[in-house]
Amino acid sequence: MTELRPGDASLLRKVNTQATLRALRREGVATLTQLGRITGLSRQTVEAVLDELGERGYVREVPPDEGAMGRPARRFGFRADAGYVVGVEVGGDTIVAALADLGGEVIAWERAEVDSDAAAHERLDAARRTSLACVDGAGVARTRVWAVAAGTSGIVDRTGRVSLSITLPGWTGVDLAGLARRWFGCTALAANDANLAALAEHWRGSARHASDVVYVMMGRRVGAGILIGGRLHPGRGGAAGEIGTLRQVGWEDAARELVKDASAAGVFEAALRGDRDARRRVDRYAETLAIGASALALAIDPDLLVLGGGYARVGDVLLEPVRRHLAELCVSVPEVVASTFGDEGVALGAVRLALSHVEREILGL
Amino acid sequence: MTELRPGDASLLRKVNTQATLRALRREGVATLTQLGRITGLSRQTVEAVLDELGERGYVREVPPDEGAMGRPARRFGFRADAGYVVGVEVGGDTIVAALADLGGEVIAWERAEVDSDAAAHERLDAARRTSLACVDGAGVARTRVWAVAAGTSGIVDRTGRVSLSITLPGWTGVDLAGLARRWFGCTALAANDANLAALAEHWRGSARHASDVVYVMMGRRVGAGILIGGRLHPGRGGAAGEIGTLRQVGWEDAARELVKDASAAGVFEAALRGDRDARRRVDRYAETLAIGASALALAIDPDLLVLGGGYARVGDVLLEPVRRHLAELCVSVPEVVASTFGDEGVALGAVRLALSHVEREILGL
DNA sequence: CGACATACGTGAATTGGTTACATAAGTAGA
DNA sequence: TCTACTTATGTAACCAATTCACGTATGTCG
Repeated sequence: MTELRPGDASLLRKVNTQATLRALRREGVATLTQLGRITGLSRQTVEAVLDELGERGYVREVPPDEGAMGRPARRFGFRADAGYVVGVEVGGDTIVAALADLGGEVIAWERAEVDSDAAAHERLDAARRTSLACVDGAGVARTRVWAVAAGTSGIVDRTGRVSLSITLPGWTGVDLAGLARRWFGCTALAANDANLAALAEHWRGSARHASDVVYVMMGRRVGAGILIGGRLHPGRGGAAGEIGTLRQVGWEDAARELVKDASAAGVFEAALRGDRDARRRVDRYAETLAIGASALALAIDPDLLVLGGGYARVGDVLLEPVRRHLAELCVSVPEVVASTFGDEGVALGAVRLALSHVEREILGL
Repeated sequence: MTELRPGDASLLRKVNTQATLRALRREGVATLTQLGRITGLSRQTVEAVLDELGERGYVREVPPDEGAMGRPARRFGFRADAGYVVGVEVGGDTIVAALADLGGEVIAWERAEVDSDAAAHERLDAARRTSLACVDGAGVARTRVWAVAAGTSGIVDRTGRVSLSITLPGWTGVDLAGLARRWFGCTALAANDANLAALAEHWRGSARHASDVVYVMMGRRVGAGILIGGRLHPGRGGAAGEIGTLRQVGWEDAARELVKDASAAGVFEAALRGDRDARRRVDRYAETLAIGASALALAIDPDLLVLGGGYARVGDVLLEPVRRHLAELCVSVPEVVASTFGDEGVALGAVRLALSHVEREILGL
C-alpha cells in the first residue's frame, strides 16, 4: 500500500475502494447498484473501483441473477479464494490448525497429539507438520497462504517470541513467529492462547457484541486474555492478563488441588453426583478463578466476561460456583457468559489475527 | 461537522484542513511554505485551507517576520483565544479550576476550600462559583467557554453521572456533567479524578511517552486511573481501575491505618526521622498500595506506572517502599515514576479532556 | 409484441489538488 | 543608489475522482 499523504488526490479512491471492498466482503455477491446504495457511492465509481479490484484479483464477476425484473445486473463477488490464512494452536498436548479463506470461512481443520513433555523442537515440528497437512489436505497450494498466526500458552512478546512459559519444556525464548514464517514463507504472528480465544469469541462467539472483553481460560493451566475496543490487548510485553502470577490470586496451583489423585473429568463428574469432597474441590477452584477474574474485571471494567477453556465444557458444575464467587467479590459484576467454542477457539482466534493482518497490510482495510 | 460519506469529494479538503490545523496548532505561527512542507500539501492548497479556517475564526494572519532574506512571507497563527475550556476538580475538601485556551495554555487557576462534610448541593455550588470566578477573573467572557470537564472521586459513568461515591456525602447519583452543562451553557463532561490525573501525566507529565498507563493516586482515598493507547479507559460503567474494592486488596482502609491517631504529614515525617512505628505504618500502606497496583499492572501490562496523589509529594519515604513491594509482587515490573503534578493534576486532566472534546467535535480533528 | 423495469454507458460539470512559471518584495553588497 | 539574490505570491494549465443527467440496452409481464 502506498502511504496516505495529505494532498494525494487518490486518497478518495483509496477510501472508496476500502468501503466497497468491505461492503462486498460482507455481502458476498452484489450488483453495482446495490454496492452503490450501501457505500453511498455512485454506480460509476463503484464500477471503476471494482475494475481495479478485479485486476488485483480480489473481485470476480459472477453470472447474473435470473428471473428478476428489468435488465439483469452484472454481479460481482469477493474472491475469498484469492488467498488463505492459517491459524494454529500450539498447545501442551495438542496441535490444532485451521485453514481459512479470505472471507474467514474455515476450509479445513487438522489436529495432532503431542507429548506434553516434548522438547521445543519436537513441538514446533509437530505444529509445522500439522499446519502443512491442513493446507495440503484441503488441496490449497502452500504458496497461496498469505499469513500464519500461532497461539500458545505463556507470555508472547510483540515480536512473536515466547518470552516466558512455565508449562512447556524449553519453550521460553522460542521465536514462534520467526520460525512459523518459514513454514509457508509468509508473514507469521504469534500471541498468547487466551488472548486469541478471546478474539475468536469476539469474532464469532459469545462476545460478538462486546467491545471490552475479559476471557478466562479455565483448565489445567488458568490464563486470561483481554480485548479492548474489540482488539487484542497484549500489553507492553504481552503479559496483560497474567493476573494469576500474583500470589494472592494463585492461579498457578489452582488446578493442582482440583485434580489431586484424580482426573479433572472424574472430579467434575463426582461433583455433579453430589460428592462432598469433589464439590469442595470444584468450589475451591472456582473461587481461585473468580478472585483473579474479579481483579481483571475491576481493573478493566469490561462489557463482558467470558469463561472458556478445557474445563468450560463441563458446564454449570463449574460455571455456577464461579458466577457465585464473582458476585461476592465484585461491586458491579459484569455480564458473564460461557464461551462458544470448545478446543477450536484458540486456532480460530489465530485465524482471525492472521486475517486482520492480511486485511490491514494487504487489502489495506 | 458534516459526516464523511465515502464519495464526498470534500473529504480531501477535510483531511487537509485537519492536517493543516494540526500543524499550525503545533507550530503556533507559520508561513504558507512552512505549512506546505510540514503537511506535504502545495502552497496553494494550504492557502485555500487557511482562508477557510480564517473565516471560521480559528486562524489569523500575523505581521510578517522582519530581517529575513527574500520577500517576507505572510504568517498565520492559530487563534488559541478563539475559545476556551474549563477543567475543574471537585474534590473532598478542595475545588481546583483551570481555564485554558484552545492551545492548551492554562490562563488562570482558581481554588476554593469546601467542607468535607458539605452536602452535594453545596459542593456543586462551590464548584460552579469557583469555575465562574476562574473565567471571570481572567477577563474571559463566559460565553467563550466551549467545554467544561469535571473530575471527582468515585465512579462516574459515561453520561457523566456519579454512579457511586463512598467518600463524598450525597454524591452518589449526582449528574455532574448534566449540572456543569448549565454553568457556561456549553457541553460538559465528567470523569473519575484518577483517570484525569493519568491523562494529565500523559499530556504534559511523566507519562508523555507512554501509551498504556496505570496511575495510582495515593492519598487518604486510594484510586487508580487507566490509559490505553494514550486515551482514557473508563470501562463499561466508569469503574475501571477500582481494584481497591476487592477485599484481598483493601485500598478502602489503607489510609485509615496509616493516619490512625495522627496526621498523614506527621506519620511521614516521623518515618523519615526513622521512627519504627511510623515506618511500619508507611510500609504497610505502601504494601497495600503495591498489591492493588501490581494487580492492575498484571492485568494491563502497562508501559508505565505513575504514582501520584496527595501523598506522592512526600517523596521517597513512600515511593521507595512502594517500589520495593511492587518488585516483589510482579514478575515483570513496569517502569515506575512519580507524578509530575501536585494537586493540579486532576484539573489539568479535566482541561485535556475538555480540549479533546473540542478538538474532536468542533475543530473536527 | 408492446409496456415496463432495471441496469448500463457516455459526456458535461464540479470539487480539490498539483506543477510550472512569471512577478513581487524584501536583503546584501558594491 | 543600484544590482544581484532570495524567497513568497499569483495565475494558468492540467490532472484525478466523482456526481448528475440522459439516452440506450436488455430483461420480464401481460
